[in-house]
Amino acid sequence: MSKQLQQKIPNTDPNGVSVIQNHPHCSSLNPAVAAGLQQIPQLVPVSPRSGGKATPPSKMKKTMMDKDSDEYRQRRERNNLAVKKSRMRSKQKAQDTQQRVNELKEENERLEAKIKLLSKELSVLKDLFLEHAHNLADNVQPPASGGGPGDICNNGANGSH
Amino acid sequence: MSKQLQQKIPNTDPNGVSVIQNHPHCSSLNPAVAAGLQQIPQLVPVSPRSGGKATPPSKMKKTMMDKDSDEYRQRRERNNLAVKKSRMRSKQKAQDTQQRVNELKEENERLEAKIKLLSKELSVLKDLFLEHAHNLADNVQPPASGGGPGDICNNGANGSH
DNA sequence: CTACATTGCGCAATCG
DNA sequence: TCGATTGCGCAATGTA
Repeated sequence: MSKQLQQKIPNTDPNGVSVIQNHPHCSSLNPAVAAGLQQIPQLVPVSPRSGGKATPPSKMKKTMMDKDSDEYRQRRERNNLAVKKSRMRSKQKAQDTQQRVNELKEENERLEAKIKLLSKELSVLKDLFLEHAHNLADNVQPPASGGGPGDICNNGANGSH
Repeated sequence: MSKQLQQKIPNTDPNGVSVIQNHPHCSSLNPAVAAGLQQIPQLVPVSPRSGGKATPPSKMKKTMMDKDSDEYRQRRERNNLAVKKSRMRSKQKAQDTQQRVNELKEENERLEAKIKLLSKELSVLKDLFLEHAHNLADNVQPPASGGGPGDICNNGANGSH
């Protein structure tokens, strides 16, 4: 899950034994045949079309698509390309998503830290308030000189609650 | 991405025209042959092994692996299954990751909201302090006792930084 | 070496 | 008509 080194020259196989399902000469490759469902030989109606080009799927698809056709080969190649591209993008996206997760996690931690900090600050201030209130209540005459004020300023640090 | 309904009975194809590359009868399917790199016919040395089982890749792989072999077919089937499983898990994982992103995004918003709230609270308290300090200062008692306490307590103020 | 897991790739069906 | 997606099978390779 993170190793990816493979380099092949498209269309060529390292072994020579490629996966290429080209079998252009394998006349009968349809399982239907094997199943005994023979029906149509390799007769191609040329294509009832205006342009003498080549019409792959015009009416009867399920028959055979002449694999020998240049048309066919070309379309296959184009599709293979598209597939490759699509898959690359797909993987890229997955990767990006994963990274997004990491980023969000980081940011989350940062935010939580900040919250912690703010909470502490708040807590300190509140304590200060309470203390002050007590002082006022306890004696009308604050620490004229009795080193009182100092305490009040005892902010954070121990901040204990 | 979000549509996914397809049900097939494994091993069977809706069209009957399957992708199944079974061509058990396509004797020559090796591109090497087409390339003129012929070398070994379809002679299977049976397997120079003790157990008369069936040794798929024992020494000469690049030759042909008789597709007719039951061995082969069985292994293929098992692999196909494994592949399917692996891919399912892969997709599942991707989906989970995506969801994780959403969850994290939500939490992030929550945290930010909280931060905003805390900040506001802090700000209010600080203002209160300042006000109080002013009162003390403006008022009558500046001497020994008064004077500083208020200001002094004004610690970091914005604290940021 | 065997069994399963991953991965790149090509094919065909289908979608847009 | 044509590129983009998707499910599927094959074979090479990785891993246990």
